[in-house]
Amino acid sequence: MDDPQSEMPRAPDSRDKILEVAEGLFAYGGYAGVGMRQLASMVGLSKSSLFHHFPTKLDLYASVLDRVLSRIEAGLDGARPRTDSPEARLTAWIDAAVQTLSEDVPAGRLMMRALVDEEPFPALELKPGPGSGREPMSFEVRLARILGRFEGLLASGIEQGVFRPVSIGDTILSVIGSIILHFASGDLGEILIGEPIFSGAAVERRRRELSEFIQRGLLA
Amino acid sequence: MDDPQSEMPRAPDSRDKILEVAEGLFAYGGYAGVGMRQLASMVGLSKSSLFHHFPTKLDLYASVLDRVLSRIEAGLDGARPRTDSPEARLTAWIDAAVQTLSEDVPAGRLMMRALVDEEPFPALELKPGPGSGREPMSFEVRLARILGRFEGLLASGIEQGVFRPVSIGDTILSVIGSIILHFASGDLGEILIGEPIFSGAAVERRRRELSEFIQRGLLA
DNA sequence: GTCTATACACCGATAGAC
DNA sequence: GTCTATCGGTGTATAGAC
Repeated sequence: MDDPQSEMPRAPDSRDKILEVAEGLFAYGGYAGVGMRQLASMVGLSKSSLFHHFPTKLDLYASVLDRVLSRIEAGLDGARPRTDSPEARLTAWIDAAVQTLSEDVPAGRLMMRALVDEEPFPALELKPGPGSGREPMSFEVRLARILGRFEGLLASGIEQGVFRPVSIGDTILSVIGSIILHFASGDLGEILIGEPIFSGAAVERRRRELSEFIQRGLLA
Repeated sequence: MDDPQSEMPRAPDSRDKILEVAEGLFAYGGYAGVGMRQLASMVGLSKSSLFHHFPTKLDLYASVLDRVLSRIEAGLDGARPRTDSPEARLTAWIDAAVQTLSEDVPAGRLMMRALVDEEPFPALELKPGPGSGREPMSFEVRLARILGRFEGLLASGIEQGVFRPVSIGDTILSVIGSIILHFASGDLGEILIGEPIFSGAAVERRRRELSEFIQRGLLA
C-alpha cells in the first residue's frame, strides 16, 4: 500500500510477524478466544509493542482477515481455465479454491468463523449503499469481489443454459459451505475421512469429489 | 434422565431457563465470547446461582450442545420416507434437516461453531475406542449417532448402485457444510439471498434447492 | 520501535449467610 | 436455591523512559 515499488515480498518485519502469529491464533481460538498477552509472548514482543503496530485488537483482527482474503483472492484469480465455457470456469474455480485452502491451513477456519460471526464485525456489509452510514472495510471489499465474481460465473452459466436455473444466492452458500467446511473441520474432518485433511491424498481426492459433486449438482 | 415419568415437557425451571438463554448467547458469541455475568443478568439470576446449577462454564456449554443436538436428532428421526429407496430416504433426511434448522434459530450457528472449534472441546472424539483414555460426552455420542445414520444411508445407496461411488467421508462434509452454512450465515446469508434466511419463502426455496442440488450430485 | 509499569473492568470460581 | 462479598487472574489499553 505505502511501498511504491513493492512487488516482491519484503523481509518480514515485526508487523508481518504479528499478523502471521495472530492469524494462527485467531483461526484456532476465534476473536474472543485470543489474548494480546498470549499473542505477544508467542511473537516475542511485549504487549505494548503490539499496540504500537495496531491501535486496537479489532484493528489487528481486521488486518488478519484482509491478509487471508487477499491470499485467497490471488489464488482464485490465478486460475485460468483453458476455455471460457461455464463448466471449465467452474472447474477451474473449484480447483483453485481447494488448492488455495489446502496450502493455507488457517485460512479455512478463519473464513468460516468470519462468515458465521456477526461479532466482532457486523457481518460484512457487502453493498453498503449510499445511506448505510458506514464505509466498508478493506476485507469486506475483497470478500464482495470474490463473491461477485463467482456470482457472475453462475449467472452467465445459467444464461447460456449450461447450468440449471438455480437460485444464485442459495447456490453460493451451498458451494462455499461444502468447500470450506472440509478445511475448517479439523479433528472431526480427519475422523470422517480417515486421514489428515491437509495430506496430499486427501486434498487431491477432495478436489475430485467436490468437482464432480458440484458440477453434477449444477449442470442442466 | 432423573425424572422417571417424564415424557411431557415440564414447566421450565431455572436450569432450563439458563440453558435457553445460554444457547442464544453461545450461538451468537461463541464459548469465549460469553461471560457468566452477562448470562446471569439476562436470565435474572446472580452469577453464583449459575454455578449452583452447572459446576463450571464448560459443563454448561456441554449441556447446551447436548440440548441442541438432541432436538436435531429428534427432528431427523421424526422424518419417515414413504418408501425405503435411498433417494426417498435422502430427500426425507434433507427435508428434515432444513425443517429442523429453520425452526431452531440458534441451532445452525451453534452446530457450525462446534464443528469448527477444537477448543473448548477437543473436537468430538466420535469413536473413542478402547485406548483413548477419555469417555465420550453425551453430545459426542449424539453427534456420532446422527453422522453414523447418514453414513449408513449413503453406504446403502452406493451399494444398491443408486448413488455414485463417492467418498463417504468427503460427501458427509460436503452435505453438512452446504446445509448448515445457510442457517449459520446470518447477515451475509440475508444479503446473498435477498431476504431473511429464516423467512418462510427462503426456507421453502432452500429445501427445494438443496434437495435438487444434493440429489443430482449423488445419483449415479 | 521497544520496553516496564500501571490502570481498571471483567474473567471464572468459591465461601458462607439466609 | 438464591444471595452478597470476595478471590486471584486476565482482558484491553495507556503513560512514559530509553
